[in-house]
Amino acid sequence: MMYDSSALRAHLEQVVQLDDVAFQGIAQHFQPKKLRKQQFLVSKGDRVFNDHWVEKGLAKAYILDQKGKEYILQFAYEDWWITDYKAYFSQAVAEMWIECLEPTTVWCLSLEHRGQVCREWHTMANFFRIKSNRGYVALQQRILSLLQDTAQERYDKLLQKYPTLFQRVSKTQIAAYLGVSRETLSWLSNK
Amino acid sequence: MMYDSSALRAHLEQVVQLDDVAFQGIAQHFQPKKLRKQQFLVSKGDRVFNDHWVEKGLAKAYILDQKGKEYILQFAYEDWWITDYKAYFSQAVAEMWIECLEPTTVWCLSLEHRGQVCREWHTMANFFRIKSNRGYVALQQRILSLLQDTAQERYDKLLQKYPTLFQRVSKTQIAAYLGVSRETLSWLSNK
DNA sequence: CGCGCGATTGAGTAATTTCAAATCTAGTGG
DNA sequence: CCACTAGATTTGAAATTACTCAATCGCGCG
Repeated sequence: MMYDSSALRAHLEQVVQLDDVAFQGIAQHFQPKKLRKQQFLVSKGDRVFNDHWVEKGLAKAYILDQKGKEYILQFAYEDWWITDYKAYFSQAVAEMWIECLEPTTVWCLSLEHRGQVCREWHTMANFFRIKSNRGYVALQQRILSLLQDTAQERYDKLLQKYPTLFQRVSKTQIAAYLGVSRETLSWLSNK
Repeated sequence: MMYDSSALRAHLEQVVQLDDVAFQGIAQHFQPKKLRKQQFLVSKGDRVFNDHWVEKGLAKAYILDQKGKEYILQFAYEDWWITDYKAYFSQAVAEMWIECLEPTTVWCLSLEHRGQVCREWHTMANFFRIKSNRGYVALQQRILSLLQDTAQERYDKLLQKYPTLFQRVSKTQIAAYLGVSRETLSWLSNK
């Protein structure tokens, strides 16, 4: 089966410039993968081999506490990257689950291939550096939001920033991301 | 005035290996700076030129809300890095304050010099890549802790992980980092 | 039509905050 | 060495916020 990697190219080119030759070489290091709804990209306890760029679909990274309550670390839809980064970078076993909430197409990049791609193409090292820096800043902002904002404010900001997310995931999931109970979220969303 | 850069070298060598020649070259890109207690490394509204590695001392990065309530994003003592990364990477003005809580010695690295150092020494690019990845993971863990843990658990974990911090900063500051009021923290710390 | 999941609603409870006052502590100057 | 002061910490009461638990509602799908 043939996969079209043009969306991946467009994604990379949002950050760095690539010519045809370079992209051909780069794309070879990625492995496309299709998953059905409710399939797992990463399972707790399993080795994590890949980082994943989402071409199409939607996934969530989460942990469960003793009582089975879910805490969502991250959503990832079109153009986002997702994996258990702690396990990925240290080549260890996952401490979280990453599950598809829709039929999802991802492009997998192993740590090995990531290293090769960065060594071969200087621009790809730049790509990941820039992405990593932005990601760090985004996490800092989320921490400040968790410290500073009320549940209501966090809800409003998320709705404003990612309105499409609310059409794709249940409110229960939004609640697990914002750190409030679904009942409280229900109350908040009715103003 | 002469500065001894051997502590900086030791810090870098915790992550990558360097020979004398390389370190000599690398160190030239850093600018040492001494600050007194209550001086600012970064002031809200000012351009952020440097990232800072703390050789000695202690600083905090924080924001204030309308009522003047403080939220601490990060502490940094010996061997930590601190700046307003959003402003630093985008060469914009700071959205937070970074203030010394003790007499502090830092080594400053401008974005320009950071680029040069990474281009000249491949190992330094690796250093920052590895640091950045670890930092990202650490922020994810803090987010999960804010979502999942009670104030009591966050307090206990911080005390366990950074016991020396509690001897160097006031409880009010710890509270502003954990996201609880100082009264609640006082209650928590008395079991 | 009935099942099942998600969302909503309400009551009671637990945790945390705010506000105010009292207490403690470290550093200063007499 | 002591008294004084500013800042930090603790304590308590009242108010708020969010949580849990349970029941109900709404809707899509077989």
